[in-house]
Amino acid sequence: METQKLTDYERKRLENIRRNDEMVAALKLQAMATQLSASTKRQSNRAATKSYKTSPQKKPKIETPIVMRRSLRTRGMPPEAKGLDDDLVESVAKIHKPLTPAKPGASRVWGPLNMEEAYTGSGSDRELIETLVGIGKNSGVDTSVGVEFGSVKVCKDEISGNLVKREGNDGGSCLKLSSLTLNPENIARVMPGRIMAVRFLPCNNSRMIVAGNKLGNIVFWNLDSKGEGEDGIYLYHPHPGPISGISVHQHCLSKIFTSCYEGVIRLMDAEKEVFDLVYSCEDTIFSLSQQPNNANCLYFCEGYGGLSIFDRRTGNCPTKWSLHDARINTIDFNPGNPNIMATSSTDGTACIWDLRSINADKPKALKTVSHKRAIHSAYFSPYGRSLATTSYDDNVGITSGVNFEETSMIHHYNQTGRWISTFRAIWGWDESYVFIGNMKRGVDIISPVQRRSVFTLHSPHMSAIPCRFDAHPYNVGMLAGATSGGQVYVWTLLQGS
DNA sequence: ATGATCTTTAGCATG
DNA sequence: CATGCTCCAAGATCAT
Repeated sequence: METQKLTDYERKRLENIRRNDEMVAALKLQAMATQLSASTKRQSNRAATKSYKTSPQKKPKIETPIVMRRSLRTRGMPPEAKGLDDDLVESVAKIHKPLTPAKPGASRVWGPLNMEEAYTGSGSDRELIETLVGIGKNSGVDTSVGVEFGSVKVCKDEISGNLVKREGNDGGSCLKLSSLTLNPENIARVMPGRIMAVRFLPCNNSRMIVAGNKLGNIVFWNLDSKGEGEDGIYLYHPHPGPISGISVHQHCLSKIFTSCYEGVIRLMDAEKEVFDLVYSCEDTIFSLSQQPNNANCLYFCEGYGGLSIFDRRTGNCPTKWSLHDARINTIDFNPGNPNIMATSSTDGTACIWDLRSINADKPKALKTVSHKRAIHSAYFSPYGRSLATTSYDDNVGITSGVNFEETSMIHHYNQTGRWISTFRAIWGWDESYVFIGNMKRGVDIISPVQRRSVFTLHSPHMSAIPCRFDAHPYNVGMLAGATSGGQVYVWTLLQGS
């Protein structure tokens, strides 16, 4: 039954892949073209917000295969005369030719991919690798597994101890919103295309950003790098398609997991200098997450509504649940209890689960939050008391109470359209505020207690809509926002406040 | 019910 | 500054 279904999916997909062989090969070219174009990267300095330089000759070569590919795959048929006419087909054929004899289908490397091979920059990435290895060493618990939940909690409290009030008093954060500033030197166009995920390395003495885009690139931006050559920006191309998730475990900083729509999860290991292949499947992987107390298990959405748990120690997926009727957009764990998991889905529901008591046949959620439209995120607050959901129905939902029994809906315009990545409200450094982009090139700061937007970050330096965010876990006030044009903005707390 | 097609939309490159 | 291209989101509408 289930397996039959799977084989159907697989067959269909394999067939598509076969038909798309040329396109896949062309994607290899994309990687190469990106490499080539990356040589121009150095021309744009960090503060330049206007253009990500790509050489004009290569541009069509990069773009064309994507168009073809999508068209074939989405419709399951050869390109029609309408938009994809002979010019394009020809150009693909031309590009395709020299590549085929060498390595057919080489764009999908089913094994470890050296960082060197994946690196698209022209300068050296040595500084980055050394930095990452150094950070990993400092974290000290690189190999440890199953860190007790208690330490997580302590850690969270420590984070907020300095600048943000510690407990109770949910409405009274010490974070001065008016002190959040966007300094031009903290703006960079770090990669081409649309950024789908952005993350700070969870390290208290570094300011390192990792981001992934729709083209399968992963970029590192070291804001502390005074490096002359590369501006602290290092671009890789480890995946053939959109990056759906980035996960860096707080106790395992030199190892970075990335997932991709093409059904692949890789682990970038700075010490081994590879993007290791961790997992691959024939279904789309829409989201990726890890429990805060376990660096060895990966939780990810596989296909439509499926949640898989992969254990690196055994190398297989002991668990596959069908939790939703449509794609799961986010997976998050309660910082106060890592057995409590929240999923958000395009099926219009966000669910809170207890991992210890999920019935594989009939999974029953502890709590279901319903929206009228697709839900794009569901994140627990830093102390795990509330859940923030963001939906296409133009609401940010705040669900709280001892059993998450109360939900209040706060209106927020979330019609991002097709070209902007969907909005996802994230929590700041305590339970006081939630941050979410708006369509007017600003960042709305919502107070769950006041049930309204209480502040909006604006800046003349923001030339695009920030749609994906991350808050630096150790650095209060440091907020990264990423755009659909490859830019990253990093707000910081004004000195002396 | 299920599937195919259409529409919306912002950012960036180009000339 | 106008125009064209992007083209794996999601809901609405139309078709089977």
